[in-house]
This record gives sequence, structure tokens and C-alpha cells, in this order.
Amino acid sequence: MIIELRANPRYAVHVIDDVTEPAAADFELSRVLAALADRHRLATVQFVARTGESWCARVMQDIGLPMSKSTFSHHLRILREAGVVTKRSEGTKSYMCVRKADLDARFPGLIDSILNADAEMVP
Amino acid sequence: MIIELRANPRYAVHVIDDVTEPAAADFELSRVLAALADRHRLATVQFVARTGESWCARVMQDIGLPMSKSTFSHHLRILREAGVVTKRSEGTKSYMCVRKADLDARFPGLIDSILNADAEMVP
DNA sequence: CTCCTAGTTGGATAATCGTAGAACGTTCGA
DNA sequence: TCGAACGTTCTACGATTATCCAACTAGGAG
Repeated sequence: MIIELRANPRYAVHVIDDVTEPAAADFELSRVLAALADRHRLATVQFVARTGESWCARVMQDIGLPMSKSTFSHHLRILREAGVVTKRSEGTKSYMCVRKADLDARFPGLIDSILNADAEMVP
Repeated sequence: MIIELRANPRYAVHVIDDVTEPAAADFELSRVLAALADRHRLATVQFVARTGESWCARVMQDIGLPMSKSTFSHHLRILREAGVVTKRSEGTKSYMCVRKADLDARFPGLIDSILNADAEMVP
């Protein structure tokens, strides 16, 4: 299910799988920061940004995230609802991608400074 | 009480009022982001950075923060322990100051991008 | 010395968050 | 057609967090 809620695409909101991915103009800084404040989500975003688009199971395995599928799915939702990543389904896989351009348009320099930081250990 | 725990000042840790303010080299990105992820703390940091050093009661009043003194004191602790701000006592007042240089040294561009973002409403 | 102002600390509480397991829907391959 | 792989949703639970009030410390003004 994909819905365009507003006429002006600049303010379009995409709803996929009951998760709302906001348009860049609607990003909220505190929400973006909260999404990135968790070590596991931060590691995920840094990894995906560096290695390119990838799907959930692959990301979890490559990073060595110590959590269940359902927990990762929860984290993915947080990231999407904040506007940090977008999701694309292909077959049974969910490919995620960091919305660098949108983030940089709304908060210039923010995502680059975060991606350039050293990756922290995932416990 | 002020203690220099390590010989090399680059890694010095300052302990003031039982609160540890880490040296720039010890900043953790996820902790900094978590400190700034709260709307009230974000507003506080943006305000102090823009208007210059100020003390707690003044900041609370000028921003219109809807919380008690003790809650603000709690938020100040979070910000200090993450390395976002430093505190200086003068008389009965606690002056806070954003550690721009330290933050920029550790995470280039991060604090500027956050300070340049529009201030969000404080509910 | 006494009071007022400024801030911190401890305890309590309600809300939020990260987590796992079970059940489920989809898609792909044998 | 059947089963395996991939991901989502629901529910529950423990941990963390934001919050307040009350009590406290410390400095400045009278």
C-alpha cells in the first residue's frame, strides 16, 4: 500500500506497510537525532551508507547485531518514521537505503558528520 | 571538587559536583545524539549557543521551559555527561556553555549543523 | 544572623523504549 | 504443492527516562 497524502509532492508523505516515511520538509531534528541515538540503529545506518543498499538479514549478519528479527524490524520502523532511511521491497527482501540527499537538504552537514564518525562497537 | 584523573590533559576527565564531563577524545557519538534528542535539551543547547553563556534559571525562563528546577538540573547533567555543555559556578548561579570547539574537533560539522537547524517548539 | 535566591540530590511514579517469542503473510525454489 | 527464507505485527516484560516534590547545600543581601 502506497499513498500520496498531499497534492504537492514536496510535502508528500509515503505510507508503506503502515509505516509513514515523512517528506524532507517534515523532518524533525529531535526525532532524527533520537533515531540515531541508539547504538544499533547508528551502526546500521553507518553500515548501509558505506556498503550501499542492503537487506535486513544481511545487515544484521554483517554487523553482528545481537537481536531478533522482530527487534530489527522495530528499529527499521523508527529509522523510517524519522526519515533517516527508506525501504524498498524486492521479493521477500526489504532493501534499506539512507536518505542522504533529503537529510542533507533539511539539515545541511548533519548526516555527513555522523557518517564520517568512527563506528562504535555494537555490544 | 575538581579532579584531573589522567596525566595527559588530552584525556583529562573533569569531575565537578559528582558529574563527569568527558574529554573530547572520549566523546561517544550515540551519547551525544541521545543528549540532543530531547526537545527541551535541544532547545536549551541551541539557545545557549546563540545567546551566549547563561545560567539555569535564566535559560528556563527565556525559553519558557515547562519543567521544574530539579528536572532542568537533571537535563543539565545529561548534557554535561555527554560532553555537550560545560558548567561553571559563580556565586549561586550555574553558567552553562556549549563545548563547540571540543565537539567540532571530535565530530567535525555535527554541532554546527544542529545549531543551524531551526529551533523546534517547546510544548 | 537571617532570609532569599539558585541549584542539586533522593525518592517516587508514569511513560517510553528495547527486547524476545509466537503467529502470520509473502515469495521463491525444489 | 510444499517447505524454507524473509520480514512484519502483536503481545508482554524489564530497563530506562522524564518528571515532580521535598529536603538539602551554598552564596549574597539586608
